[in-house]
Amino acid sequence: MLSQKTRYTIRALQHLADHYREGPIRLDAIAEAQNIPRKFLTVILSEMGREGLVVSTRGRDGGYELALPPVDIRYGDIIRLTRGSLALVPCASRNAHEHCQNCLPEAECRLRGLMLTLRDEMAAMLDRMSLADPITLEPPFAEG
Amino acid sequence: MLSQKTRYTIRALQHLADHYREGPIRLDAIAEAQNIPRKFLTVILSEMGREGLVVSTRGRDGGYELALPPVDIRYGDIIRLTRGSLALVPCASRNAHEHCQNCLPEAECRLRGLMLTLRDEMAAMLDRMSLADPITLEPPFAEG
DNA sequence: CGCATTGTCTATCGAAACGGTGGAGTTAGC
DNA sequence: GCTAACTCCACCGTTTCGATAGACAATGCG
Repeated sequence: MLSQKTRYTIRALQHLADHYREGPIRLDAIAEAQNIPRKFLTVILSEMGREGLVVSTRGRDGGYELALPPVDIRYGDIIRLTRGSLALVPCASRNAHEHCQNCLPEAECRLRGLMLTLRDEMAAMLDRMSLADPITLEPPFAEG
Repeated sequence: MLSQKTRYTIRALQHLADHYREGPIRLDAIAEAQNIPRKFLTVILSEMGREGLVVSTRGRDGGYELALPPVDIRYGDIIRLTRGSLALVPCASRNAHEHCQNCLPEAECRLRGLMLTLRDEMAAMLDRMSLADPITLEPPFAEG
């Protein structure tokens, strides 16, 4: 599962992408439009500021805006930033590899092999999509 | 992330698949071979028993074995059982749908749209692979 | 029978993560 | 210098997680 924080982060960034080049967007505006607890959102946006995804302006008429064009912010990046990794197990991360506790040697762990393959597939999709892309709200579901 | 419990579950079932039709495998044998805390494994295997994936034999020479041929146990099934859902957000689950807290109306939530698509892609892979399939331990990584 | 072996069940526990908030401080415009 | 904004750090209550304890039940063997 994505943590609530990661979900808020993505929605907040989507909101900023929607208003790219409209000047600073106030925190309250984002919080209200996206239904995110105001105070929690300050934490999130500060963090995104530190990570270089958003820039903020203080004082009257201040707010937040994307530091990059939406097309340059890919969903994969956002998730890696907030969550550390795309992988579903620590040992299957390409960028933030960590050994699992109580596991087999990695070279012979089939769970890891499977999760590496899955990670790569997820990454292919998430790194293809950026904040500029339109999103299918209800993808067709073929029962399988 | 998959919980430690889900990971133990998958490795335990893989172990049973490896010894399919060899008679009951003792809990201790699984725990030792797979490096899983013995006591915790009892909880896991009992649960898998209740779910119908394994059958157990008590008493001397007892143990556990798969209730189905390995080919009929798909990774997607296991994850759905232990974790409730394949999706990365509750509202993007096909089988255990739940509304998210503090979200937008689902019909207009782009995060949900994206996560539905991702879920379907993950499901396609995880429901294709079963405990009988060989697994690539080190899939090649094409940096993207 | 009676003992050893092995699985079953329920309750519980400590630690960590999670979601969220308080409050003092800083910057900028008017 | 007042007010509207963002910044930062510390904290806090809950829930989840990983794991264990301990009493109980079934099976096989001699």
